Amino acid sequence: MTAAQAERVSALLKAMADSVRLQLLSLVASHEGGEACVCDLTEAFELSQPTISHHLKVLHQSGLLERSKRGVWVYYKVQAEVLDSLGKLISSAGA
Amino acid sequence: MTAAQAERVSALLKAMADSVRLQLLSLVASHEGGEACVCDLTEAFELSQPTISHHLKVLHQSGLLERSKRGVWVYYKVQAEVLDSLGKLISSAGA
DNA sequence: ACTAGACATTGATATCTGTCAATATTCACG
DNA sequence: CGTGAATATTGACAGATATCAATGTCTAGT
Repeated sequence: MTAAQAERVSALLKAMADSVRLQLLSLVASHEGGEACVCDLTEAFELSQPTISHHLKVLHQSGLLERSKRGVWVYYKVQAEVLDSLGKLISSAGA
Repeated sequence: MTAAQAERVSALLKAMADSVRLQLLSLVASHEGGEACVCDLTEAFELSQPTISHHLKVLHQSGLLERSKRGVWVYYKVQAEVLDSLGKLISSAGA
């Protein structure tokens, strides 16, 4: 694994390496239609709305969450291929 | 995913979420016999020996690397099952 | 246009983390 | 035993990060 590859993968892992963000990913993935609006997500934590917004931004910028605005609401959706290939990379790393 | 599960998984991800540590894992995994001593690893980076030692400690304490001392040398080995199950968890998270 | 609601941004702060220099520990070998 | 080599620990410091309160930006109704 080259240094450049390690940089790219570690950027993804950094985005996931937070328990709140992991739960956000899980909530979005398991939400109906595979997407959830910020209001759904904010309610699930005892954290301020700006904090949730910050975490969502991190997940979006890393490429793990897709963002789409509909009216006043913003919906986030998991980028399944990114998660899938990352998971496979990790699984195969031990071998 | 419960908060407790998220804590546990994020601890593993935090340990991996560093490009140096990712390269260390990769180097150990691909080294002959699946294990490498610290001296092999230190040479691969332009970082001080205490820094590499610190990263190895993080990987070991998180359960990703197994540690065994033989004489003056310390050998590290990847815990393949941990990596494998973590990878599968991530891959399946998108679905 | 005004207002209310959904979400984002800014600024501040406390904590965490990666790194190094210096020092300690542990072991092999003469 | 004493010396040198391999690795770990400690202490310090700069930069990153999680969080919140306050504020800003859109958008939909009325």
